[in-house]
Amino acid sequence: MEFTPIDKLNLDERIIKILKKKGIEKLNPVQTDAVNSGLLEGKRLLVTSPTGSGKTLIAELGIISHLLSDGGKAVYITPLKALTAEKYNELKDWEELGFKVGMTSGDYDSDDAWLKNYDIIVSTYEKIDSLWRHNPSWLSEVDYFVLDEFHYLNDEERGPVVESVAIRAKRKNLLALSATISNYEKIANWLNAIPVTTNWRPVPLREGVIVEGKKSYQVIFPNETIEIKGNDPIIAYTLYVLEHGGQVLVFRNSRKMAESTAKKISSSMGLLSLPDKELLKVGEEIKNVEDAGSDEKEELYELVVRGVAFHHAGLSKGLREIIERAFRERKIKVIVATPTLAAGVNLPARAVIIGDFHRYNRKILGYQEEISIMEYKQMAGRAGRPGFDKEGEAVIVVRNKKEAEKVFKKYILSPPEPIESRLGNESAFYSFLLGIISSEKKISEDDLEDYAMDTLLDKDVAEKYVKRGITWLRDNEFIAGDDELVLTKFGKRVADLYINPFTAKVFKDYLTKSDKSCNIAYLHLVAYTPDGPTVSVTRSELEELVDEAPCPLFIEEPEDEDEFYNYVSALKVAMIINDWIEEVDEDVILSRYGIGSGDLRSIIDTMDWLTYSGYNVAKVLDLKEHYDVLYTLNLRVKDGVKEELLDLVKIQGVGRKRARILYNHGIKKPEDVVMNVDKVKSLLGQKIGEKIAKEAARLIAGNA
DNA sequence: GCTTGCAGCCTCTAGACAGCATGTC
DNA sequence: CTAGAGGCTGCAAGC
Repeated sequence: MEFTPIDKLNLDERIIKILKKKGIEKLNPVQTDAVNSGLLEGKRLLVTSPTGSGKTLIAELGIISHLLSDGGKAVYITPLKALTAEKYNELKDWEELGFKVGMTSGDYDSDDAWLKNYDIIVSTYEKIDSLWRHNPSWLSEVDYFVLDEFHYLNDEERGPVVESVAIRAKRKNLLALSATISNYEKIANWLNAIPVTTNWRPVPLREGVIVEGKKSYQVIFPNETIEIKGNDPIIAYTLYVLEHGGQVLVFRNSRKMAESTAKKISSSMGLLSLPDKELLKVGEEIKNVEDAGSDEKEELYELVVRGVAFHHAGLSKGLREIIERAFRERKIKVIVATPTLAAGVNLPARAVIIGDFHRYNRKILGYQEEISIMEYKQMAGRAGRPGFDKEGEAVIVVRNKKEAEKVFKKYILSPPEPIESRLGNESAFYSFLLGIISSEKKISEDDLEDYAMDTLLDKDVAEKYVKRGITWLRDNEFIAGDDELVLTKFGKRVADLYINPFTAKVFKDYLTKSDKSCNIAYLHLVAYTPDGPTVSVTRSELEELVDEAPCPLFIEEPEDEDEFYNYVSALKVAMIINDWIEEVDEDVILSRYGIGSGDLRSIIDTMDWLTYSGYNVAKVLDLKEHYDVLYTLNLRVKDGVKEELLDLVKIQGVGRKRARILYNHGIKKPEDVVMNVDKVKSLLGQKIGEKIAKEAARLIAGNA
């Protein structure tokens, strides 16, 4: 455990200058280890260490010393868009050396985004995987890959993409960063990298359990037991930490419980929760957020002015950001969250309370599984704010002494489980093959098999999947050719759209054999694909929904119970989106379907992408009868409008609400806006009216 | 006859990635 | 296959 002053390292002067500017005088033990293992000489490393141990700086040093000595380009890959933005901002500091930093992810591209102009590009795994399929020329200039949060390899859904990207990065140079994993030697070996592993944390972490004792609760740490009074372990411990001046992050396993725990805490806080000026300001911000539903704003407001908040993916992005910032600024004292906050941007607290170590598993009815050690470590790792807390505390709530012992042994004393390949299923593996063929343009079966042998799968499993995959892709007309495999036009389109081949097959099979139908039928088909959004359907909705389908659907009602549920869930998505494009008020949609604004947003985004994809698949298959419907549908889904507003929403700054106002007052096209600027101003306000008139003029000029 | 209390049954359950077009010597 | 909270119903005791 040693710290190394940066002057003692063999660092380029320019690097030292910037480090000092960032306020970094010495490297911490993890960073020192990485440097001693050859980081600056371009050695391939797999660094595994706890969250918050300063891995980002390792990546920065790796990238910069690589660019300084070898030129070329570097890519920094993260699993989350939020992390991509965060790393982008940190890497910006290095632009002083003359390197340009850009970023690209699904919803954001660097403003003057032509990526070939950048030296360092920050992105997500999926986006890089997708880019590889298009194979832009600049991508071949990239010879240094940082694979951040590499333990996502173990994630059932996202893992296959991480692995695909790693397989290609392996053929160049890479630096992989991961949370602590137990089989790091095996993974390092696979990556052909040197393992660097430590448990060092900037703020020490104390892990324990909370058990109900005779008259009070006991918080048991390895060498100390604290007695606290109260009726509820979470509330009691939260109050205890608050009284000692710390902030608390509580994790619950459902949104409902996150909300009710937040309420209970706030009503037990007494004098600890007097609203102050700062909190009232945060409250005002919440009231004024534009992207949220009114119910969720109201509920959150009541809590936030008392210094408490709940946080989950049902909340709008704007709302979540306000809460996170206010917590970081130490205004909000307690956040009760679902696992959203376990990964993602750094949001530490003095104490973390893990309220549940079980989680409902939707695949197996009535079965509640224990969360993985890795997940526990991610949550516990949020404890301890550098600079504020001497020590972080993480406690798990258990019911009795027997459970306490078990939990202590499993979560606190054991290393996280090993990570392993998630490519071992048809859907993931066939996508992987499709992606490789797409970027290679043409490839022999032997070479394709070489790629498969590069996966983390056992050789015989990989071999089985290549053989089956090639046959399947050929049978379904994604690929053609004998000596050299190439993508068909259909296959290439599917690869570029980045949809799952099974999604494409659903489009192809049903659209080919069916006649035109109504919007709901198309939306249902789109939602029913494996890439479609999933929503939960309550029992009462289930009966209603089936009767409600207004026209013949493309998919017949499945016999199988699970499939039937998917069928109904897709129908619910279709109804939601149908309301959206019929301009039903957002608050009405939210309460009608029991979803949050964050849910609605993500359903819309996914359906936008998939209606676009459906249109393109229909187009490439020349299914004339269907593609015009899907085309219009996609435009309407994007903005949530009826067809008559499509001209207006093309104007930058005009969404479904403004477009409707304008239209109802006789302004129906961009030209009308330009001709009636005064009227537009009186309808939408001076400032906005003016801006929109300008945009409308620009739009017309652009079209001409 | 109406209210209140409570046992027991029923219902429900986390998160978040991807297309496109974009600019210009 | 290893759950638990909250809502709802219906029955019985209490007034």
